[in-house]
Amino acid sequence: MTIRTIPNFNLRQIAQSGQCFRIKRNADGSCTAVHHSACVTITPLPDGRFAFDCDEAAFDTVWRPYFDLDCDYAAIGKSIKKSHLFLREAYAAAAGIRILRQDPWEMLISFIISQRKTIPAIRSAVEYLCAHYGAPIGDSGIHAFPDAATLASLPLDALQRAALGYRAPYIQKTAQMAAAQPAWAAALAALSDQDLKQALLAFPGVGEKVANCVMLYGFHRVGAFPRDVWVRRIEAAHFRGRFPTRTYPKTAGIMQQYMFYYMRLLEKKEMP
DNA sequence: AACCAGGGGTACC
DNA sequence: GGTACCCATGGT
Repeated sequence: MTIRTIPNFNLRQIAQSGQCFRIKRNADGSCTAVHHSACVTITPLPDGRFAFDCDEAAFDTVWRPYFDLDCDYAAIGKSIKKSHLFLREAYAAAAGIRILRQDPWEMLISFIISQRKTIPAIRSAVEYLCAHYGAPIGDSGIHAFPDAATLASLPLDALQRAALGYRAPYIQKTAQMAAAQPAWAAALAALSDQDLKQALLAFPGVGEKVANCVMLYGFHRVGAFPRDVWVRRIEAAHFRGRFPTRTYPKTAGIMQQYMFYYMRLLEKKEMP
């Protein structure tokens, strides 16, 4: 057990922020997260601290980086311009969100799946793939995200059972490309933002929006600004059609996350 | 039950 | 470089 005081950390907000499709909320108020072949259950304590059911070594090597706990998100909140009223409101409602450092491969597949799907539908598709093709993690009943070689070996009709629809060929081809270059993620991590985006666009099923999501959530390029239907709505209603990403060159993606969560909260798009 | 979903590929212009 | 149109299927 590892217990910590963590500012700007709200698991319910993170679980509902749409950046991660596998955090589960448990009946006792705790949440369970998965990363690679590890999982952890985090319980908010009455005194405001958080209890991680892992030892100090796992906390330091896996979960502290995964939850981006060394980043000062309060400073990011303070950097918001006073004139950006909607963003200020969003931060006030979403200050517990952090940008998780998730696995690039998992993000690539998850966000190819995400196109023209609701978040609950994305969750169930991702969970199907994990439950059927991911390695079990101890006796937790939880499975890791399936690796590229595994997905690459699946026939299309097996993928279709995950309700991938017309995306199944995208997933299959992308998995075959990734499996053919096992070090692709490490190679892409060394690229500039611009070159990284071009490299991601080479995968079938990856366009501008998905590339930005993989950059932001899988490669922690927090300047990347994914523009989806919700963000476009926000821009139309509150930013004269376009959010000034140039004002936040290093944190636009984090601002996007605050506003995405807040807009969906306003529209009562809560999810379990 | 009709509607729309954290879009992308393609065919045009 | 921009725009219409199609794509399967789940959740509400």
